[in-house]
Amino acid sequence: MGRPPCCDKVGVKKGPWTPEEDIILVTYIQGHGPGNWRAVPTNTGLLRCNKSCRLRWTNYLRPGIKRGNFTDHEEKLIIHLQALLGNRWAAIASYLPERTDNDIKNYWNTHLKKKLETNDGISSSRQPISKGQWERRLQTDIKMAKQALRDALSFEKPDCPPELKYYYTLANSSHSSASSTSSATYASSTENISRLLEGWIKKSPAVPAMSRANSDPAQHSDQTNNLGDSVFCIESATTPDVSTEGSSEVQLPLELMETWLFDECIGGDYGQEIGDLQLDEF
DNA sequence: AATCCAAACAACCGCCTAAGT
DNA sequence: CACTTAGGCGGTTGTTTGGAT
Repeated sequence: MGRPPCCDKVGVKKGPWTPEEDIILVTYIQGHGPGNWRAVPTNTGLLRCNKSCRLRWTNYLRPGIKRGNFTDHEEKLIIHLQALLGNRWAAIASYLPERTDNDIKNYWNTHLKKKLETNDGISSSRQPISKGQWERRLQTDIKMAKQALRDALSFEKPDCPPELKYYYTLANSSHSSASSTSSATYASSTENISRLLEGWIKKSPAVPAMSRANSDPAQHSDQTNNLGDSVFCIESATTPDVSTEGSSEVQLPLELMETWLFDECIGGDYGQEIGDLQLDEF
């Protein structure tokens, strides 16, 4: 039968996005939320294929994305996750919520792959993974995903940090009544895009203030910087499906995950230890 | 200053899967 | 159950950028 093209090839613009297009897309998503990408080009007048719109949003315009140099910490995490999961960039990205799969993939292909090829210190120290070990790792991955999902669904717990509750509430309300609250949910996207488009636009588009946000523009940058503290929550608010992929929106499992990964090269039977002991305690 | 080349990264392409009809 | 479609994913390509000559 053959799959039809996702969009008409005629009249579809390709190549780099312009700031104007970015603003149109962000403005639209602020009002309607991400999703129904097929309708986006029609409703916005963008001469872009719906896939292109989605990719532009998820890889560049989406709130909470950290750009720029990868830290050593992130680098190590990627190396270990790649060894564990292979080229499943989306899965790897779920452990680094501030980074996109595309970003990680690019970084791997341009930096880490070569680094590992030339630096025997890392690659040769890793023993080949036996089938049994690999299966245990996979099981562990599934456990992690399940736990992350459970945690994400239990933000009502008394010990849940206020920040988590706030974003969880925000996420829920945006799903239940998109028209009234979506602007709040995507307010951070305006901050994001205003940073991205810095120098092109004098003022960021007017957006209703987030309930916790101070309207003082002088504090704008501080709020933007503080996003990093709650980025997991923002992610869950905008892309709730991510949690099913094993994203650790909750700090604790992520930290344990990192400990687990970094301890892996030191410990012997890593899979056994992690799968049977530590993670079972979650 | 001009040219070349490699690195970096944004974006595209095609395949796959889940959900809807 | 078969088919369609939207969305997600990984591989690849094209463009830009910066450094070397």
